Order: sequence, then structure tokens, then C-alpha cells
Amino acid sequence: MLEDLKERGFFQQSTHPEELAKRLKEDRICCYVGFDPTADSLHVGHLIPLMGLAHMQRGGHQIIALMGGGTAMIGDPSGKTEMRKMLTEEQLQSNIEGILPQMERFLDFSGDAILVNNSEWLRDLNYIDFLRDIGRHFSVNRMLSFETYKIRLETGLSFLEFNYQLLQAFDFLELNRRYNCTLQMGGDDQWANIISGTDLIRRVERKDAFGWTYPLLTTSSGKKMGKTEKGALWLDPKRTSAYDYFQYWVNTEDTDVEKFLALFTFLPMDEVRELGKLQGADIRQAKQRLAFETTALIHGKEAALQAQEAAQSLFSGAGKSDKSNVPSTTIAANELSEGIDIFEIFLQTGLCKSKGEARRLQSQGGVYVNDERIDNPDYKLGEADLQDGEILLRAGKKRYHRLIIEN
RNA sequence: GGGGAGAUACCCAAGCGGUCAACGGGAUCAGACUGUAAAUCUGACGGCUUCGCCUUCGAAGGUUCGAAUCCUUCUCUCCCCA
Repeated sequence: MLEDLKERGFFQQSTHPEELAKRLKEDRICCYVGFDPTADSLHVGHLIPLMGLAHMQRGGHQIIALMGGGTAMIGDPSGKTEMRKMLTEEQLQSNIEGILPQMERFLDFSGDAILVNNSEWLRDLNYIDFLRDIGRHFSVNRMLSFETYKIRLETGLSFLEFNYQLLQAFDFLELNRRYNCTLQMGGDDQWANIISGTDLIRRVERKDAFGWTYPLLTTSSGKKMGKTEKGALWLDPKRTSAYDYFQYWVNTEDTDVEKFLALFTFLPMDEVRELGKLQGADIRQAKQRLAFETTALIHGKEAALQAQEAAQSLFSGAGKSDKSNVPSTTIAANELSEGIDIFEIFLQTGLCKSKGEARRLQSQGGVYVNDERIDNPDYKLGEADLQDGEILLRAGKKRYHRLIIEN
């Protein structure tokens, strides 16, 4: 189990490596990952923990997905530059409702898998009791020495956030008591929080507890994973369409393809390695596979197929012309007959954030209508531009948008 | 509570009375080259009815022909002492 996941790239570091490996091999253990509901959708950054948990479940272990409804009220300062804005309980609740169905695409809660919200035990904690029972096990000296707080010790760390670590450690203890959970996993930025949990269990319960972190991913060129020009890449199709999601993965850097296939798909490693062997322009096949598999995981096979077809019809010129999944905007026919300002429409469709930007784009040669470059700033879209009842706009090399005309 | 430092565009960071829409770097975007890749080179990077105009330098006032730059008050942040 541990070996498999190491091979797929899910391993950064762990506590008690030998003992943990032995346990995972010989026993069925219970492990957990926590997710703080800070938005109403998960994003690409959550994929590794989700996949990690999913692999554990498929490997036969019991899993717990912990919703951080309680901890999200505090905000984890680990590795953060500044304090998160405070969320209300209503917001947290609606965030959780948005996230749950997304988790269910990866995890199967029909068996003995557990889904709990830590507000269940954090909400009504008694402060004095908590300090006496839990707080006494924490050394401030030690906490201050953690790397994760380094930035914040320079820019400011409030007492509120400083408590986060105790709460997360307490979560682990609570899950250990309730469900005999013995392993906590998470991103490597959670290392400090995780070991404080294992230490707490070992100290208070005198029982074994383990921690395991996943690597924090950056692309080969050092960019943060899942960041696009528009911000994070979300799993919710309302925030990031299946088409955009698909495109993100197709545009993976060559050197990352094999790594990503291992991490973000369930393809057997043999197949991953085969795909990773492809060279030169053939690597695109591997990218197509990667994009298809990841999109299908989240949006379903059907949507993945549509996204793929849409992309192919745009990028490989001829062939299938099913563009139905390319982002589109509908406008009235009479608007078109009056002529639509080219900058205006780029602004409306979201291809540009302002007319100034559209102007700039054009002066740099990035404005296209039906794949023809438009150099005239006074250009008006008219009926002459219609092709099969629609007009295809393009900004730069690969941002497409369809205009659908409606009577 | 006392003393000190600081708040500049997406981020970092210059500027310290006019030549500032504001140096520089990063991020981002476009063009060339390619394979819807990377690297590289070039250009752009507040808004607009774009050879010009408008709104920005924590907030509000004030001094001045003229302020991001000087003064006053306020808000927030960091550091040192308690």
C-alpha cells in the first residue's frame, strides 16, 4: 500500500516509517484527511488529498473524511501570508453542502467510511477544560519554532490562529477515541499540525498514531498547481466549466504528464509508464488521456467526452464540429443586424476584462473572429460573420468563445 | 500603557513638492518559434468616447500655482519596552 502510493507520488514524509508500512500491510487501519470548507467548491489543490484517501479506500482501509466546520471558524495560518477572512456559520454550512457531492465522486460512503464534521465536538468545547486537558501538552516554545509559522511570526499571528494547531491535534485525538483512527494524512504544509496530533495521542492515550504527508505540487516550471489566469481551477462546473477544466490538463507541461497521470488518475501504473514514454509531439496523446480521465472523474464521462470533442473541433481544425461544450453567449439577432462593436463583445463574453484590454489585445494581434485575425479597431460584427448560425470568437491562441444568435 | 517604524497598482518594491499612471522585479497577457508543451526573444500590463481625457499612491481634511511626496486628524499593521 505504502509502496504503491509512494510510486504514484503521494508520499512526502511520514512519522515512524517502518512501523507504518508494517501496519498498512498487515492490518486494516482507519485513516483520515481533513478538509476545511473555506469555499463552496473544492479546487485542484484538494485533488491529491482526495485521491490519496480514495486509494486508501480502494486498498481496503477504513477512511474518514473530516469536514472542518469547526476549524474553518478559526483559519489555519500554516504557510499563509495573512489571516483568512472570517466565515459565518451559515457560509460554512452552505460551503459544506457544495463540497459534499464533489467528495462523493471520489469516495464511497455506502460502507463503513465515515463523514464527520468537527464542529460536532469543537463547537461546545469548554475553554478551561480544554486548556487543562489538551493545552498543557503543548509547548509554546516548540510551536513557535515550527517552520509553518515563520512567515507569520514576521508579519503577525493572532492568538486565534495560533490555536488552530491545538484544535487539529484534538480532532485527531477525538477521531482516535471514537473510531480508533490511527493515521492522519494531508498536504505537507500540514506536517506540523499532523505531528502535534500524533504526539498528543501518544501522550494522552499511550497509543500508536501516525502521520503522512503528500507533496505540495508545483509544476515543473515552478508555478503553483491549479492556478489559471482567472484564479483557482475549481471542481464545480459553475465556477470552472468542464471544457476549461479539460483544457487546463491538456496544457500540462511535458515534464509533468507522467507525474500527473500517476497522481490524478486511477490508471494502472503500467499504463501510466507507457504513456510517459511517449516523446515529442506524441506526448499530446498522453495529455489527452490525462485530461479525459481527470475530467471524467469530476464531471462524468459524458461531459469529458463532450469537452474533448469540443476541444478537438477547435484545435484540430476540420473534423467533428461539435462545439456544444465551448463556452458560449447568446445574443439577439436584431442586435447583430445593427452591428456589434468588436471590443464590446469581447468584454461581454468575458474574453477581456475591459475595453482597454480588448484594444490592447487587438494591437498585439490577438483578436480573431472565425479564426481570422481582425486588425480594424472599428470592426463591427454583423450578419456577414455568421457561420452556421453562430460566430466563433478567439482571444489569443487558445481562448475561444461562441456567440449564438437567437431570434 | 510608553517608545519606534510603516501603509504605493495582482504580489514584492522604488519614489520623498512639479519632468509620476508612478523605476525595477515577479505574476499575467499577446506576438514570433513550436506540438493547444517547455525554453527563448519581442511587446503589453489603471480606466475611457485613446494622438487626448478621467480616476489612483491606507481614509478624511489642509498648505501650495502644483502633493504619492509637506502639515493635521483618523484607521490599520509591525517592532521594542511594560
